Amino acid sequence: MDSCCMPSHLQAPGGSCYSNGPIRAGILRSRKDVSPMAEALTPRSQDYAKWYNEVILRAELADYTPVKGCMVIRPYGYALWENIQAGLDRRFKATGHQNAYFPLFIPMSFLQKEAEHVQGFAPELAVVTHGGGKKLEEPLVVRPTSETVIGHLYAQWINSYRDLPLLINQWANVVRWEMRTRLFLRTTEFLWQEGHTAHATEQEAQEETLRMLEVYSDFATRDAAIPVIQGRKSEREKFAGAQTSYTIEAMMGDTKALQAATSHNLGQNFAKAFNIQYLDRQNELQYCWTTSWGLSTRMIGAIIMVHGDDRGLRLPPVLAPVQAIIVPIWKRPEERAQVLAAVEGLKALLGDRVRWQVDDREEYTAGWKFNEWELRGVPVRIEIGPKDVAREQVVLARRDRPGREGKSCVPQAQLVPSLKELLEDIQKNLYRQALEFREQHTQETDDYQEFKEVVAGGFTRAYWCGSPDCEQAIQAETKATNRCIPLEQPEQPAGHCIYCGQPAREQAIFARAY
RNA sequence: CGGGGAGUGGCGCAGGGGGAGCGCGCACGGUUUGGGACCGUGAGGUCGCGGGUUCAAAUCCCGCCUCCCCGACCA
Repeated sequence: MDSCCMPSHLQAPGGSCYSNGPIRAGILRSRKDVSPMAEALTPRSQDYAKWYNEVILRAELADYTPVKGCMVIRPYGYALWENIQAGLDRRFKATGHQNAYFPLFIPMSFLQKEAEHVQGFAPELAVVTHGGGKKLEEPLVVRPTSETVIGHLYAQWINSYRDLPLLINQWANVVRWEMRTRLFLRTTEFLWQEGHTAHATEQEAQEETLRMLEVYSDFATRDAAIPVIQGRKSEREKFAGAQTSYTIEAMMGDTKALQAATSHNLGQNFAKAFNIQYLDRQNELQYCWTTSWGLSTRMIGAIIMVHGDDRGLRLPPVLAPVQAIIVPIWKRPEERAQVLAAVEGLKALLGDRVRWQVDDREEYTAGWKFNEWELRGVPVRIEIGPKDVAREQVVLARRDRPGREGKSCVPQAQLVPSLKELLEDIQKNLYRQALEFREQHTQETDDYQEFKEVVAGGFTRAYWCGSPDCEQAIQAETKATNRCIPLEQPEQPAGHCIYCGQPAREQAIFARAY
């Protein structure tokens, strides 16, 4: 680790962002593009949307580009995405899936093979009409999702029950022409993973659909520290072409809902549209049962909105590109040498046990750096100054408890175990705070008057008869949509639809949503 | 696609017929560094684009483009 050949603030020798150890992703090289006038962020209570945009731009997660709705994911934001990918990819592999890559362009006619699918996506397709200076025989759509091309290929690859199940995932970009865009939440182009599987029986497909919903739920809970509600989408809200769609819904810091991931049981809809057939043991031709499931860069928006506070981001340690930022502090030159020597000791101690970085830029004061790394959501700050050097200790400051109360002194010899413990505690605390917030803003009711009052302030759980008309009427009157029918239902469900009063057997979650 | 707001130096903004300014950032020098330090000197702009009115347009008129916010549609 030879720091003298690098710019002083780039003291990390690199290494994969997926692994622990010193990292260099997203280091601040300068303060360009950041408004110094707005040293404090717009408080969330004052203007939540403005706060959201400011956090993203100032923390350098992303930026706008010349094309409407297209954003650039900057190194710090991309490092976060890479950690999300790593957490998911590991789970996909553990459940037997393989990665592959399917093409960006899809013949227009493919989309048209599944009636509901094309109807759902037609308004938001980007279509390529020319190539190589000539008009194309058949327009190509830029994939909005890949069920159709993948269906086409599955039909060729699958012949026998012995070829099943076929379990493939792809990491890709997709394009959906959106009227209204928002950084990470709804961009014209976005990154995601889409899993596509084919099975011999309906039951296996259903098991797969719920297995992947559980994978998403586990990722959200353990890695992103976001509590989610697993549920089934209503007919109105389901994926175009699916038999049944499932979702994990999360509550953002302004009490609105966000669909964080989806998993679809596609039934035989795409199998029939694309002739995905196999010969069973009795030598009879059968249609496959397929599924698809996806999670996108929207998850980054969820992390920002679930955990962020008025100081900026608060990243869950499991996903944070930088888990600990070391800030050396000194006054006099001889102190500088001592402190920096001690920092070398800390670096050796930490090794690749956590993802750390040293901010020894001399053009900023310690206080400035404290605020800056809090804005960027780094879970733990390690302060080391002359006093700490003398006492062979460091100060650990936790992001989830800003200011003096979140600081503690630990002996340098205890740094690694203390830090690891602290990171775990922060991870748990972020989840606990998010869960508490959601519970505080969730109500159950069977009275429509009350429903109308409370639904503006969070999640409302109510019996629903299943009629799309009731859903639509509720949306028109309250701006709240049916987020999902939670998988967890009362043991002896019995009630009346919150809107029409007809007998209802299931409860749904209603909320305003992103 | 409707409603609202905005395009002036890297960022945030003021200026509304006649000299393109302020704050921050940036560069250089010096003093500083335990919760967003300070002094000095400097660099940096076809005022979103295109037309028009005028002796004269950042400023007035017409058209267009882009971005943000709020709604309808969607991961």
